[in-house]
Amino acid sequence: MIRFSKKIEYALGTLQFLGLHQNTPISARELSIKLKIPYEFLSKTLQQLARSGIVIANYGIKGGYHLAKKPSEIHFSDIIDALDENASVVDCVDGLEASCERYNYCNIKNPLLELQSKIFELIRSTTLEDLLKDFKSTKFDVANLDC
Amino acid sequence: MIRFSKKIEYALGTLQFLGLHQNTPISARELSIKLKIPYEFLSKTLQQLARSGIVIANYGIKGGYHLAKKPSEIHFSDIIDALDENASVVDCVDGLEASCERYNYCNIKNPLLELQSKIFELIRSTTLEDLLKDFKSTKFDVANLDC
DNA sequence: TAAAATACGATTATTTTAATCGTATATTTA
DNA sequence: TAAATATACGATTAAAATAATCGTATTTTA
Repeated sequence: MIRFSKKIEYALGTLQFLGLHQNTPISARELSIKLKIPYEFLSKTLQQLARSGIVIANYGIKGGYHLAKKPSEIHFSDIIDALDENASVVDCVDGLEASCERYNYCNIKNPLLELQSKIFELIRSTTLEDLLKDFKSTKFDVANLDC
Repeated sequence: MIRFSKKIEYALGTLQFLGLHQNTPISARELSIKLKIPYEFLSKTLQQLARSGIVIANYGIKGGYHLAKKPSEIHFSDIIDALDENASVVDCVDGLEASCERYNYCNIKNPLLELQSKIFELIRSTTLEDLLKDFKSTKFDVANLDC
């Protein structure tokens, strides 16, 4: 299995939403309701994104989160890093023997490293802008997303 | 997180080994010892590969497994399919509403589908040959792999 | 015909991921 | 300036996915 976690999925949907409302901060509570994401979980995810400078947190009664950068400057790889998610296809590709007890009996490292580099490049070159640009072409529940 | 499961990792190492010994069938037992992979687990994995026509099983006292095709004809995507592993970056990309309760509130499907297609293409275009061709350049425990 | 192999359903263990809980802290605005 | 509304975050629990194991049946060949 090779897939994005729910956390990444939530982050992408949330950042897309923030990208559609770049002027006003939106609270974690509102985001969790609009996007049907468990509040506590989303809240933590937003904190991680804030720590990494992807979004900015505004405290207070009219607070919330807004994007810290232009969508074109937010790479998927940044998001994955911010969430402490590992994107390596297998553990041993980092060259650390400790990563796998079979390290000395297994020889798929180098070829897989090549494949991984290509996947990384794809992930790096995809940005939040890609989640926004052809937005209108998607099936979209306008009422729920309030735009 | 976006990574290959242990099962895929085991399958790749095993197929690489079989690719280095294409003339003689090698038993699941021997493979499990040489590659330090739990026997029962590997055994099942090999059965799946056999059902999908990637390897051929030979019963009997001098039986074992050998590749059913040339390494260049064994695509990583075939292997992933054979092992019933899902390679979609998120569930909803298949267009099935049932795949996610948030289906109607979330609009990351189409853009992610694009990214996924590119990842699929990478996985499809990588073959067992890629695990074999620059084999000698890898750090390789010759004694253990008996070649 | 016995040894050595594959076949496979079922179960258990482990790990990872996801969700929740509780409490503390910061900011704004009425 | 105090109350309301936010964020911050460690700790715990729940759920799901992955990995490993067990037991038994079947097939082939030396």
